[in-house]
Amino acid sequence: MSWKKNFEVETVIENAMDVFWERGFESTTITDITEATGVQRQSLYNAVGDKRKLFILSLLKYETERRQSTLASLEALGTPLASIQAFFAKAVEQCAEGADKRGCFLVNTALGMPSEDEEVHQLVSAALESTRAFFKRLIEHGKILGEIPQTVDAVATASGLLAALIGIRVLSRGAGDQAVIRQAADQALRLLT
Amino acid sequence: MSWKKNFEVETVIENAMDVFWERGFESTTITDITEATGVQRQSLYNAVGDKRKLFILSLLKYETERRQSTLASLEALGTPLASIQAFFAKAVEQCAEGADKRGCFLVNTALGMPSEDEEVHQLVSAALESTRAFFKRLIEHGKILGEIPQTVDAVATASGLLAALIGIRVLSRGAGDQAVIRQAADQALRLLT
DNA sequence: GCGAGTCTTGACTACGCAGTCAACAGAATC
DNA sequence: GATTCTGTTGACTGCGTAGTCAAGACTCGC
Repeated sequence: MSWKKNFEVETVIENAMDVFWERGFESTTITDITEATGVQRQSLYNAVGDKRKLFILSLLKYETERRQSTLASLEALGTPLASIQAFFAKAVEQCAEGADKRGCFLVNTALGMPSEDEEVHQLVSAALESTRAFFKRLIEHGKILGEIPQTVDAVATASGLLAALIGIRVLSRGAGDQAVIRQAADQALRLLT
Repeated sequence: MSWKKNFEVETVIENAMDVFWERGFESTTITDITEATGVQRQSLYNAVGDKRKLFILSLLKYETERRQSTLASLEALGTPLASIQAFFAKAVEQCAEGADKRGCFLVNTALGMPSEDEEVHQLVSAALESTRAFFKRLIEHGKILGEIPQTVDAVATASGLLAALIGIRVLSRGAGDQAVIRQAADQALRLLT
């Protein structure tokens, strides 16, 4: 037969994700990715496919292994209110001094992709919608537990939290200082009182 | 001497702004701009300069003629609270059925530009900071007039409004449906109660 | 050890892009 | 009308890019 690949496809996608996340689709070249992964061009094309396919796989990997798993672990951690608080605390923390300043891959993509690409658009929209549903579910649960007031409208407040979160993610990409971001997170949580 | 240009530089920048706003810096080609403006390549280079310069001029034009003038006219329109409400109403309205879906040029740029460009970065940061200061000023004024409760922290709430606004702008770029955006705006205004 | 099949390597192709050049056109001054 | 200066025009250049090709390297079954 043949010999085996000397790289793991999952690792390649992981590394490609870092590059796309940092620089966006347009500004990333295949050469950037071969350098980041140590995998040759042709091997990349053989094993994965073209640039757009690699991008979509990166996006999917982020969606399932970062966003979904983060949400799940936060939800398992404590009460609904505590989960939401921890979620925003984490977002704030990620733009701390010396941190990545990468923001959120999905939010970056929401603005950075040409709107013609329907598949990417659907993927991003679905992820945002899922985050909104996450907020809604936790708020409803928190109301049942009595830690969130009955006067809070779960649906509307979930939308408010989503917008605030996206704003924080944009600001943490380098456009806002940390104090502003922390304040924005605090204010978002005020919606739950 | 010579003959005169058969186009206005300001008009060219206005048209270029539309293209950059819609497609971002990277995805816009000089040819896109010559087609949008009807001005030949060399005339463009003679009259304005290279692509980056044209982009910065577009950004400045947006900043002064759209953002600043919108803020000023809203502020002059009514009471502080009404101005803020009108501001968010306008943001919601801009993503109505059949509308542009362009979002905000500055917010788009905050995510779309490679972070290396210090001049663009400064420009965007300053504009966002100025919007935050606008909110802060109006909140303080509203508190003096008694239409905003004394319990509202002007500085922190201004940051909250800014993040919410940015989130709304991102969502209106096509990633969120209109109901979500309206709810997000309503929730942002709840911070003023 | 040999053949068959797969992965690797680096050169190659085609294309689109930003920016330039040089010839040309037209108006103002004399 | 000649000169001069400035805007216009379309072809051109050089470069970086995505994606391909074909020859070589290596492993495994026989």
